[in-house]
Amino acid sequence: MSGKRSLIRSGTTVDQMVRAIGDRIVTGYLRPGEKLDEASLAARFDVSRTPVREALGQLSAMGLVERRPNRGAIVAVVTQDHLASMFESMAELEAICARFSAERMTSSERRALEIEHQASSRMVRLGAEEDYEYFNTEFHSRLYRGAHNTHIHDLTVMTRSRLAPFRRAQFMLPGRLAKSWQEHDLIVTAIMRGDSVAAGKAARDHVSIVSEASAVFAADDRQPIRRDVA
Amino acid sequence: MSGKRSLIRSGTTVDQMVRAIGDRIVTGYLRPGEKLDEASLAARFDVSRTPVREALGQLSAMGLVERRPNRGAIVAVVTQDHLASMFESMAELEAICARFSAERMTSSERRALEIEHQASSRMVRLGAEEDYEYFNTEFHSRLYRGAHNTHIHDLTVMTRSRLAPFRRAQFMLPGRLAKSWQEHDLIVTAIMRGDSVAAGKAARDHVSIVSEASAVFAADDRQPIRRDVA
DNA sequence: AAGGCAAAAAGTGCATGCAATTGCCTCTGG
DNA sequence: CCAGAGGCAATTGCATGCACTTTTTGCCTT
Repeated sequence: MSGKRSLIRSGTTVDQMVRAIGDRIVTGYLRPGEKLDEASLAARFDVSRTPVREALGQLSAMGLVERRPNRGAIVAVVTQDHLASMFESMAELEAICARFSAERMTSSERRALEIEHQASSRMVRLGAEEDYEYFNTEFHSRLYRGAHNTHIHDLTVMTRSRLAPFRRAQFMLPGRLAKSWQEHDLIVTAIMRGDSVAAGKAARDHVSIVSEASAVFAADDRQPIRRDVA
Repeated sequence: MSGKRSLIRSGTTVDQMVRAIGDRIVTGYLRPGEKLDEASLAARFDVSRTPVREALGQLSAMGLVERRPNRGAIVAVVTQDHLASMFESMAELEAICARFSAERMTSSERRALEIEHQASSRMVRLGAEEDYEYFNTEFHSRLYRGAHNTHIHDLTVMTRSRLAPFRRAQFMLPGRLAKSWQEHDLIVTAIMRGDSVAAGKAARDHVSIVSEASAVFAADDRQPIRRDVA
């Protein structure tokens, strides 16, 4: 979880499988409820079933996959209730990160946050959604790191990745880009002032709004899944 | 495998191994840094290495075990920094749970919380540390469940179990029992009033105090480990 | 006596094989 | 035509085996 090999390409086959399968889940390529057949996955990635099984076990420990004994694994199905609880948690976690960031960010962290944030305004003007998404991710990462608390960082990143499939469509709402930027701006301003209460509130509100935007799309994802594994 | 698994119920061999090894880590029987040899564990539990490997992988995904590629697994070593960050996170998580509990607990949940809490005062008078610990665990569980948010519940339980090895000694401090009860009392009172702000603050303070008490003991655990696997 | 190197030992990583379980399909009796 | 039993194919769970990596040991050199 707080593994250091985040960017490094992993050594073992199992790690690669965890990332490969995990990515496909997080990016929505594999949809909730979809069956994860050991043999097919093994064939697809040209390894034996053993590393696939280990990977599925780890993904199950992370909550991305559900395993029914003797009945195979499926991409974790997220109920509306659970989804709501994750979004609510996310709001609280981000609030904590923002609050701590307001109190603890070093001056260079603050500077970097502000600069990146200002840079992202260009993407808003251009309506460059892909590019804005990059800045957006970076922005939130800076908040998590700025909290100077590795455990909160890990919990937040984990929760965020679990929500990723449900957040992807959010920027398709018209005007969402500009609104997101303004919300970020509130957070940045509060952090620069060292106003931890305001920063926390702004961050919580930001996520809450995203959550409402996403709920709409989550509702679509109801149809059963039938798709090639890779 | 020769013998049927009859002693422990539930699930596959891997699940049993995860619980068996996880318990030994969480209860402090296996100490941080201790080497987890696949063959020894397999022999100890009379299974092959395969389920042991899977279990170690899952425990590693949970953060209880550290795995170095080709170099074996050890019980996760927790630095002072990381420990502090976990305690701080725990305080925030409990605060959230208490806050939500104050807002959302049903009346029967509130009643049960109050009754159990009052019952535990008996243990304090008797100085029954073991029994109080049971009530204490139950008390916190009620808080987590009372938040009516499964994800926060999961995060909190997970964090709590990771902190378990470092919390065990806390009640050995003289007068800690009575103090703990009074802190619980503040939380309960606030929840009964529906005062979410006060409940959150009381819960945060409660954990903070435990954290300080535990830090003392954590410092002892420095010596390198040499102990039989089971 | 200390250091370095090579071979052996130990231990991990993955593939394969087989037993056990599940799910499906068919067949039969009502 | 339907319900249930029985059997078969597909799939999972675990054990075992082998290749590869790391660690240790013991010998040789300086």
